[in-house]
Amino acid sequence: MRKRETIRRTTAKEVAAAAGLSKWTVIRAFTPGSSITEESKRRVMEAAAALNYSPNLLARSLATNSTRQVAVFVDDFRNPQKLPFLETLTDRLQAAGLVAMLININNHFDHVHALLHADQRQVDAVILFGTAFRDETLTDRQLGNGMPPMFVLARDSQIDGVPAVVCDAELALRDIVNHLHERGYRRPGFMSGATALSTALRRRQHFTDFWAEKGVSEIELLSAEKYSAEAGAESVRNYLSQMAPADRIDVLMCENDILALGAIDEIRGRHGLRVPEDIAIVGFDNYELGGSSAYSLTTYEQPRHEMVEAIIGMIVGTIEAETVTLPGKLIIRGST
Amino acid sequence: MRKRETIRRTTAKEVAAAAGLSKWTVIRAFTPGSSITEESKRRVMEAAAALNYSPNLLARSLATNSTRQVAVFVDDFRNPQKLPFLETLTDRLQAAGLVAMLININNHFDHVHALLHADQRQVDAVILFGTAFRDETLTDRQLGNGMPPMFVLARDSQIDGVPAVVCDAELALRDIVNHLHERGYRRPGFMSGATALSTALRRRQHFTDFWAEKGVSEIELLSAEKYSAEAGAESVRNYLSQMAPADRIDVLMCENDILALGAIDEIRGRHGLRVPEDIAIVGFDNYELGGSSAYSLTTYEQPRHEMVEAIIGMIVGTIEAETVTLPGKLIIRGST
DNA sequence: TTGTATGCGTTATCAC
DNA sequence: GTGATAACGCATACAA
Repeated sequence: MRKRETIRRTTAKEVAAAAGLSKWTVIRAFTPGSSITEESKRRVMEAAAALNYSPNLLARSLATNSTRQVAVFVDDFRNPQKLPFLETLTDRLQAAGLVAMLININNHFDHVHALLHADQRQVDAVILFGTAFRDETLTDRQLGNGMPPMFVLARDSQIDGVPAVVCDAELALRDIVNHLHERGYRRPGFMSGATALSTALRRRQHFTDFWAEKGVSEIELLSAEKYSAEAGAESVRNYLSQMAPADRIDVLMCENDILALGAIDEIRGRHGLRVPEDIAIVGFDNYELGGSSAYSLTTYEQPRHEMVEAIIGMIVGTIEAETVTLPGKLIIRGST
Repeated sequence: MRKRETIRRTTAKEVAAAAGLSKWTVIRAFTPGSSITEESKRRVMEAAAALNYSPNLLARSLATNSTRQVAVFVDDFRNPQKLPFLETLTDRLQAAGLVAMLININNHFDHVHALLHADQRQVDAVILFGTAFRDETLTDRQLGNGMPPMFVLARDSQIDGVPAVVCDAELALRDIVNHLHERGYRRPGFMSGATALSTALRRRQHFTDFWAEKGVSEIELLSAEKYSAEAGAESVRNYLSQMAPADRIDVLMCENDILALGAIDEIRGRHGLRVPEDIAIVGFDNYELGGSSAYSLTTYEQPRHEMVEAIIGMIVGTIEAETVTLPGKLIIRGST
């Protein structure tokens, strides 16, 4: 690793010497709201500009005990939804004077490892983005003793005392089921991707419950092996091949848009059926491609900006750090 | 911002006191390869474990003048290709003991701002991922004086002395054109998304050149307003509406897969034409959905892992920091 | 308003 | 092998 010593930055001390003042006066010039003469400040800024000086944030962090860095844990880069979320998240963090450390949680680098590392780096907070610890992985000791405050984004928190920001799944599924019921669908199916996830289970449960309220107690359950278009297509293929046309579902809700797109392709392509006339499709997440005229996928959009603002509010302390549930938006298009 | 002083970490000094040794001995216990007795090390580690101690990387960075942090600049979160790249990049950085600071370059936070900020944070390097400065934005002064070393990933470098890692566009387009020519296509078109980008211009130029070598000098040029499926569809729609069937192109190369997917939908859906029989389609980037049976898009895959390894090699100094051009892979599917 | 001393937690260097 | 001194660059508290 090429060290930076070869290209030393100028320090406050050097600026002070150039300006004929003490280094503390230089510090003051760069500290908003501190008491300093206009004249001194001008002289400092002049010398600073000449020497190309700017404060060393590393040293500042060490002295203030605050790095203004936030670790963001991500463990599923397959979900395209991560990208717009990362865009919003980094943008709002930056607006708040914070910066994101992107941590990839995978086989080489697990949650505990990452948390310990983030702690060593003195981050001000950790965002578990779509990720959660299993309860067992962390001892109370590790959680209690000096770990940075943690927040869960877009996923239920599994740990007591760790707040989360989530999209209101109950409201979402209620809106969806109401919409489908109004359109006259009565034989619903639900395709899940990875049933181990609590968010996934929850969506399915709400879907089932609200249909039950409508008097529909039988929900066809499909499952895809993973969250990919191919897996969604395969799941539908299996289902259609073993089901007589008369007994088929008339609407399929997929756990996310990727599965839904795969399902639509399969239904139209290989089976020559129509969407929504033969089978209607609903997705989740409002992934961009679903909005194109070819798919026109009815879906549900998570309130990305509000979720991000909420979690940042928690981090900077303007919002009480308790779990926040925010309403999203049903987006009705041609697939239903 | 909640400071961390409330939850103070234990320091080497405290461990030293508990172990009855000096703090320097504690440091040695945590420094691989330093000379220390087995006995001392054992005592230190015992005390450290009891007090839950781990070294403060912030202080270490200040002392060693190396943060082992790398700033990654991203300015286009619309391109889904960013996500798998980010996955690979973070994974390999972490494997090298580095960590990524994800910086969102946008209207609120431009390149210069970001570079100055990264410099203040003392990052060991800056990766311009798919991004480039315009030549004018940086003065020689800013570039020369103590800025962290910069590297461009997946884009041509615009600045002298800033190395880049790119996919070999010449090879890619040669392979593509050869393939299309072999298949018998003779009336090629090229759809570009944002012609301002140098990478984009380059692809188009190579496409034109290689067709010229085959004796085909006329290339139909379509342009989409942005890199979205909708824009790709619209571009094709305009083209088809103003072109007599007999004069149509027989193959369309799109600058990336998103445009290509939109084009396919439009060609099949609204115009009832077949792919590849009426018009063949080629994309670029091997975006996941293109591989699904519905699209079966012929495309070109950038050598993601090799590119990432190369740029990390440059950063840690195992590879000479000169621009590296790596060969990708043509992926032939049903759309041609 | 300005200058001084001290601390943040580590590493590098030298003496023992 | 171990302890001590200095240094990294800035912030805080206090004195002038």
